[in-house]
Amino acid sequence: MARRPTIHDVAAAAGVSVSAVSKAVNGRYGIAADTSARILQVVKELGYESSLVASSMRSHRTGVIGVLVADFEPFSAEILKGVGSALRESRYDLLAYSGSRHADGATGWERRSLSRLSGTLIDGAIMVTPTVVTASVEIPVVAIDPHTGRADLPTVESDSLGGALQATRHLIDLGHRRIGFLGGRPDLRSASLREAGYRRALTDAGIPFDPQLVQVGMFLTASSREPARALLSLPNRPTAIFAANDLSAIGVLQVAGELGIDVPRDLSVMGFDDIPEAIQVSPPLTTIRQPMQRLGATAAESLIALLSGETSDAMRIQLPTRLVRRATTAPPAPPA
Amino acid sequence: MARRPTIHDVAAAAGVSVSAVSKAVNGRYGIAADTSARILQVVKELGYESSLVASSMRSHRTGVIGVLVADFEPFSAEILKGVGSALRESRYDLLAYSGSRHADGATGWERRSLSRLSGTLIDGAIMVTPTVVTASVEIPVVAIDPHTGRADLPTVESDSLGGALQATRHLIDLGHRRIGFLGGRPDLRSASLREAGYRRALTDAGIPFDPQLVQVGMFLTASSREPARALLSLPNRPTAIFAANDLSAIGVLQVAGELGIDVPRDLSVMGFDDIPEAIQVSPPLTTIRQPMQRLGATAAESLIALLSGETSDAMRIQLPTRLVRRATTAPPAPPA
DNA sequence: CTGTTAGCGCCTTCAG
DNA sequence: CTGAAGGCGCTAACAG
Repeated sequence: MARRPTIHDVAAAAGVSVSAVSKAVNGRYGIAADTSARILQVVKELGYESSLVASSMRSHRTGVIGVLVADFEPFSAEILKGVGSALRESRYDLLAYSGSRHADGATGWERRSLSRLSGTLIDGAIMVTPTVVTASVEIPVVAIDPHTGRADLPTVESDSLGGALQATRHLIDLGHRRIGFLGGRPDLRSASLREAGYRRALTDAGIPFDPQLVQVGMFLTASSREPARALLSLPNRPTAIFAANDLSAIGVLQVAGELGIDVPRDLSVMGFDDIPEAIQVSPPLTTIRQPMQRLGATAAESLIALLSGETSDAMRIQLPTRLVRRATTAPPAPPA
Repeated sequence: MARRPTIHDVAAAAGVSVSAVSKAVNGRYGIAADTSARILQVVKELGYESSLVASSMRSHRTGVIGVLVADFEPFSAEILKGVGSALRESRYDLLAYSGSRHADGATGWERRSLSRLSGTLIDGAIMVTPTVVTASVEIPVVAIDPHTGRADLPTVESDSLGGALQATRHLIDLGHRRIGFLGGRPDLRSASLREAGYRRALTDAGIPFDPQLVQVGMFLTASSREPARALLSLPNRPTAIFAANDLSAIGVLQVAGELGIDVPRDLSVMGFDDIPEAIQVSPPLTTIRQPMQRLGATAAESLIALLSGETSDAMRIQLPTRLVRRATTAPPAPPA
C-alpha cells in the first residue's frame, strides 16, 4: 500500500520544480532537452503516472470518452463492445459508468451521471437508453436508443418500427391471430415504436386490436413475469406473444414453463434485440436482431466527429434490423 | 452547452456560503434544518450535482468501484455483467476503464490505469487479466485471472488446469491421437495451466508430446490465425485442436474454413471460456465453460469485503469449469 | 449554526 | 529556460 508518487515526488527526486516536471511529462515547450530527459528518467524509476482526476480538473480535457449506462446488462454490454472496437484505433480511453440506482429517483441516473462526470473526467459521452437528458451540458453527447419526445441530441438507434412489423408479420404468416404484446419502458422511443409496429401489422392483416392482449414489461426479465402471467392466464389466451425485447421474452419463456405451456407447440414467442442470451435459452429464441455492436461503434464514431469540431446537431442515424428464426415460433396448434 | 452549475452557483443563489451547501448536500451535522431545506431546494432548481472529480480529490473516497480492463472484449464484458449484478444491491457505483493501448508499452495498461485512477476516483479496483501489477497501491485490488508468478493480490480465477484436462480427455475419448494445442498469452497463469492440463492428459493417455503441435495464439482471434494455419498446414496435421480460449478457437474455425477443412468431420475444435460468441459461430463451438459472470460477482464481493476492512490478503478463489458439448467435436475421420 | 481558510494534485500564467 | 503563485470544484478543519 505504498503511496502513489505525485508530481511533487518526482520534482523532489529530480531536483527540479513541479512545473518543470509537468512540462516534461506533457511535452511542452520551455524546457531544456537534457533536463527533460533527466526528469523522464526519474518518472520512469518512480513509476509516476499523472492523476487523471487532478489533471482533468485543471485542464478540462482528458482524452477519455464516457459511456453512461443505467446498468451493465446484456444490451449495454454489447454496446460497450462496439464502442470499444471503434475506439481501439483512436487516441481516446474509454470509461463506462453506471451510477447507483439508489439515488433519489427525482433526477434520473442520466442527468446525475452526466453531471458528475462532465466538465471534467470525460470529453464526450455516449448515453445508452437515456430518458430525461436535455442538451444543456458542456460536452458533446450522443444518445443510443433514446427517450420519446423531441430529439435534441444526436441519436443512433435501430429500426424499431420496421423490426416490430417484421416480428408481428412473422407470427401472422405462421397463422397466428391472437397475438399478445409485452411492451417495454414507455418512456423510450423504441418501446412505443415497437408497439406501433405491432399494431400496424395487425391492422394490415385485418386483425382487430385487443387491448387485453397488451401488457408492459419494462424491458426486464423480472418485471416481465407478472404481465406475462396475466397474458397467459387469460380465458382465451394468445397463441403467440411478441415481447419488446429479449429479456422480456425470456420472462415469457420462464412463465410458460411454469404454467406447463409448451413453446413453441402451444405458444410462439418472439423477442427483440438478439442479445447473446437469446441463443442460450431453451428453446433458442426467435427474435429481431438489432446490430448492437454497430450501434455502439456508430455512436463512438459520431462522437469523435463531434469532438473534432464537426457540428451535426440534428444527426439521427437509424440502423436496420432483421428476423432471426430459431425455435420459439411455430404455427398455432390446431383447435382442440 | 450551458455551464454545469457548481457549488458556488448554488451558494450564491441560496445566499449562503459554499461550505453550507457542501454540508447540506452531504447531510453533515452543523447546519440548521430550514437552512438545509432551502439549500436543497436551490440545488434541485439548478440541477446541481457534485463533481465526482472534485469531491473525490478532496475526500479521497468516492463510493465507486473500478473495473480495469485491457479492452472491452467478450470475456471482460461477461465479467462486467457479473460485477454489475453483485454491485446492484450495494451502495457502490461501477466504473469500467480501458486505457488506450497506444501508451508506451513499457509500463502495461494495468499499472497506468490503476495509477491514474487510484488514490482518487475509485475506492477499490478489480483488474481483469493483469500481468505486471504489484500490490503497491493505495487501494484494495482484486485480480481476475492474473499473471504467472507469485500472487501478491487476492485472486479469483477458474480451474484452468482441470478444464484443460477435461477438454483434452474429451478429444482423446473421441479417439483423437494427434491433438494440437493453440496456447494463450504466456504471461497469464491461466494460459500456462491450460497447456499443463493438455500435456498431462496426453501423458495420462500414453500419447507422446509433440512440440510441433503446439503454437501460441495470444487469446485473440486475429493473432490465432497464423499459428492455426501453421498447425493445419503440417504434413501430418492434427485431427483435433484444443484452443486455449474461444476467441482462438474461432480463429481456428476461420482458417479451417479457408483451407477447406470440414469441422468436425476432418477436424475437431475445442475452445475454452464459453463466451456468448461461442454459440453464435457455425458450427457452434464445443468448449469448456468457465463461469465468467460469477468470477466478476465473486471478485466484487471480495472487494467489498476488503473495503469493509476485512484483511484477506492471501485469498485465492477458484471456480469450477465444465465441458459444454456442441458441434465442433467428433471422432476422427477413418484413415483414407 | 455559520462562514472563512486551507489545501487535494495538477497545469498554466507570469516573473525571474 | 526555469520556478513560484494561483486556481480547477470541493470538503474538512477551524474560527466566529
